[in-house]
Amino acid sequence: MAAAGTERVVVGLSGGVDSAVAALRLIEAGHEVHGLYMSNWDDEDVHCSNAQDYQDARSVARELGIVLHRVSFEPEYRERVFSEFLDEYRRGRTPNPDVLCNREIKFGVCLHYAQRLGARWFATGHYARLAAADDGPLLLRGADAAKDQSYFLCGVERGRFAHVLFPIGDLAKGDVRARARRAGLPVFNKPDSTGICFIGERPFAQFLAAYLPEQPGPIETADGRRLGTHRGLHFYTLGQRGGLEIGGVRGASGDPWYVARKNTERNALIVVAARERDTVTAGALRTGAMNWLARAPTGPFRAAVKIRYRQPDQPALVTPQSDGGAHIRFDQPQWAATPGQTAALYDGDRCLGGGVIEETL
RNA sequence: UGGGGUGUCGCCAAGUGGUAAGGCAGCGGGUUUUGAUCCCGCCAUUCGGAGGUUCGAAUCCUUCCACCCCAG
Repeated sequence: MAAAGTERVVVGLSGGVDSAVAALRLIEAGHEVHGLYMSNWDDEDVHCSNAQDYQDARSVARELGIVLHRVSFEPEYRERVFSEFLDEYRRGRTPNPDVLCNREIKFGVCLHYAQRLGARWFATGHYARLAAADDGPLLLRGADAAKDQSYFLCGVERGRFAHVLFPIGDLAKGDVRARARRAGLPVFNKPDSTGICFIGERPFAQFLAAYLPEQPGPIETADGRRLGTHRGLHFYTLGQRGGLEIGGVRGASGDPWYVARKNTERNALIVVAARERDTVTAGALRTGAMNWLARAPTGPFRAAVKIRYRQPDQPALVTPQSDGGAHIRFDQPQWAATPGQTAALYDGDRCLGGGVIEETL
């Protein structure tokens, strides 16, 4: 946590335990704290859970004795996050809406909204840490390695972090719950939320099917053997196993099958058996414009690269490109590096930035 | 409608007289602020149908049915 004092802080209260403890710690540090409950999506399927989350946020605010503001960024979310999310799927890629949401909504329009509420700082319950350096804020992994969320934050414009606090970034999840319980916060035992932020937990393919058309085509092995029929390339992601509905294949190994790549020209989904996964790895990849959270590099450098949330970092050589993107060559070839997903770069605990994977090489 | 072969869970597939392996898929749950991956659990009283032999059959016999292959 950076500067303390009695400055006003607006903390995003989601109704969960993490943001509640974030608010608690800000109060303990002597800040003037306001809560802000934001909703970015509302339809029949999430209406009830939204209502419950709002009630939980209210309970937390009441218990802490702070003001709770409420705001909806539904139009902004649809325009800046959801539309791109769908466009990416239409292109056969696999976007990460939460990385986008953090950049555009939470640390974009919401941060500005907090500032209009008179806040010097905007705080959230993310498991990540911030530190100061001569050239600007540094984003660090959360202290709880199992909960670290810096990956989702690597797309946020660096300057935004100058106005941000992550009050629980130095805590372990268990500690957060213990503090919530001690403080009498009603959400101390509320289950962790998962699923796409704001869209929530629901059958994903079913959700997508409401927005994207069915476009059936063949499921094939690399050598052209047809094993089944897919519902549309956009309903699958590289590395996926479930949902292929490929049963036993005569003469095959009996291994499960995984999505290896997509052939958009032929609308074919190419799959590979488990034991042959290393035949479709990528030694390198190219990203779109990088969002640097460090001084923009001028030449190649080594970094640890995470190409999917909750996947171990992989050592690699990163070479900045003239178009603002990066060329990343892994020491070990990677399985299922997926266009649309984000590659986050690290140097130890420090997140150096991130970019969207454009293609594997 | 001649000869040969095959028929075991949605799929692949063990089992050749002793009371239905396993894998895949699927479903349920766990892990997880993406979609995945991963982990755990469930999943054929029944072996194409009908008879028969036997203490006992998916395994032997008879017959019917289906499909496949080779023949003219």
